[in-house]
This record gives sequence, C-alpha cells and structure tokens, in this order.
Amino acid sequence: MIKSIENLSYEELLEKFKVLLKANNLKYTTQREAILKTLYDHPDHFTPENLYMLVKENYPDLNTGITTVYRTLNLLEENNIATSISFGSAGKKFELGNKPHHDHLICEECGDIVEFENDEIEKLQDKIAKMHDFKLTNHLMQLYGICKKCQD
Amino acid sequence: MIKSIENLSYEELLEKFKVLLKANNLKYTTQREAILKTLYDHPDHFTPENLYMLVKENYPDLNTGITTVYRTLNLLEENNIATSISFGSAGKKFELGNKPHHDHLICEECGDIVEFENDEIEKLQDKIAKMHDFKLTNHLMQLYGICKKCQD
DNA sequence: CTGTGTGCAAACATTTTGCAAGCAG
DNA sequence: CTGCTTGCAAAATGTTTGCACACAG
Repeated sequence: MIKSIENLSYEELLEKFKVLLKANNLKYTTQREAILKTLYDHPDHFTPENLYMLVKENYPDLNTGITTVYRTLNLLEENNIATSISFGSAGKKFELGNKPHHDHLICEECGDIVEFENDEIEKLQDKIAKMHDFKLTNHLMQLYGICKKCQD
Repeated sequence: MIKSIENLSYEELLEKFKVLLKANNLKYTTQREAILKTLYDHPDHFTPENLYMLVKENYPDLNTGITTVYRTLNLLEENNIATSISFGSAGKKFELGNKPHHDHLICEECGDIVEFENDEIEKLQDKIAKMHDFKLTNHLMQLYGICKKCQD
C-alpha cells in the first residue's frame, strides 16, 4: 500500500505505478499508462465517461474501451493513487491523489468543484472517530452551495 | 419550503406532510402515508429497496410498488422531510430529517452507521464557504473506518 | 368528474462480467 | 509460451418513464 503520492512528478508517479503493478503480478500496458497520463495532465474531476472520451481523443490509435477505464480507475482507487467522490445517482467523479489532502465545495447550480484544505476539521474528525472507537481509514466532506458566479 | 422538521411527533409530521401536499396540488394517498409512517417508525438508514420491502411487510394489502417508494422518497427529499447519503455506485440511503442535524461514521467492514453531531465542524464549514463566496445550502460529511466490533 | 397517483413493464444509465483474441513478460 | 489484459457484447444493478386503470378531492 502506497502511503502518500503527494506532489510527485509524472515520472515519479509512473514509477510508483509500475512498482505497484509488479507487486501485484499485473502488467504494464499502454492503456493503463494512457489513462494515468491523462489523469495527470488534467487535474480535474472526471466521470469514467468523461475520462474515457478524453483518452480516446488523446490516444485515438489505442482504441481504449470504457471497460478498461473503469477497471483502471478501480485499480487506481484501490491502491490509493486516485480517489473518487460520489454524486448520488449521478455517479462518481475521480481525481488523482497526487495533491495534498483536500475536500470539496460543490456548486449545485453549475456543478463547479472548488478544493479546500482545513487542518482543524481534520483534527476534529480524528477526535470524533476516537470517541466512537472507530479506526478511521478515510473520510468524505462535501459542502454544497451556490458559487459566486451563480448567485448573480 | 419547510424550514425544520426536527423533533416532531408523528401527528405533527403527518400534518406538515399534508400541508405540503396540498400546497403542491398533490394528493394524500395511503401509500404515501405508509411510506412516511414506516420511515418514522424505523429511525434507520434505508435504501429504496430496503424500505420497499419493509413497507410491503407492514402493509401487505397495499401492494405498494417500488416505483412509488422511489417517487415518494424523491418527493420527501425535495421538500426537506427526508435526506439521503450516497454510497458511490452502491446507491443511496435515506432517513427522515426529523432529527437534529448530524453526520455519519460508517464502518467499511459491516456497513454499520453511527450518527454524531459537532458544532465546531459546522462552524468551520460556514467559515470555509464564506471564504470561497459560496452560499451554503447543504453539506455531507462521512467518516469511514472500522468500528469497534469489526476491529476484533 | 377531473386530474393526480398507482403498479406494471419497459426503458434507461451506469457499472460489471464472460469470453475469445492479443500482447507483456 | 503463459496467463494477464483487452474490447466487445451481454448481464447486472439501480432508477426513471409510459401507460392504462384507480382513486382522492
């Protein structure tokens, strides 16, 4: 399990990925690399569908299937290289976990996502988990509202 | 729009519901009441499927369809009588919003959900929203971990 | 009566799986 | 070569919609 992949260059990230693959008897394929690179080049939040289309656009010769995008995203998420946030029945959005930990502010009007960090909240979360005898593995905080632009 | 339905008795809740229905030219039906009552009697977190089965069990003569459960849950959520939390591709869980605001601690092992409240975090959230010029409408905080029981 | 609500079946959207062929190691 | 990986099509899952009949107001 990879502890932290924060602030890595693409080369370092790719190296981590290769090590991970080897450790699990998985193979380093062109499609997997294309997906990782596309995620790295676009620090956005992708639905599998979005990412699939972007990969097809950037690597038309690979003819990557959406199945592979799903499988690779799940692989990346299981190994903490990518994280996802869910949007009810509207599905999930993924992003690379190569940034410092952060949470999300989401505009209900235009779907825009703003990232933020807050140490105090993190600390409070740890405290709460301890109070309930939970061993914290992860957390999800999403604030929903109307962004500046959409308020006008 | 209903401001708050905290700590209502079932009679009060039902009254709110009827007023709401009338205000929207909707009808008060046996199925809608059965669903509301079932939610009220079981302060748990339901998937539409779970709730559907429980309603069928408690009101076998009504022969309620899962379609109606979905439609009613959406109606309740739109009117802030129920709230939902999502579980990635695993769907949504609903609960009545008649309790004070709280967030959720979720066990990744057994799926158990523990509720908690924390004013400090709420305040910090408001502060963050303000900093980013968001008008906050809602928020979602879920802490994932392993509960006491599953750690053994 | 009128028009909304209902259950059913079918449609949909999203994600996963089975399979035969392809390719990395 | 071996067996993991791929793309396709099909299946599975979760949710919504069209429709004819039922029922609340």
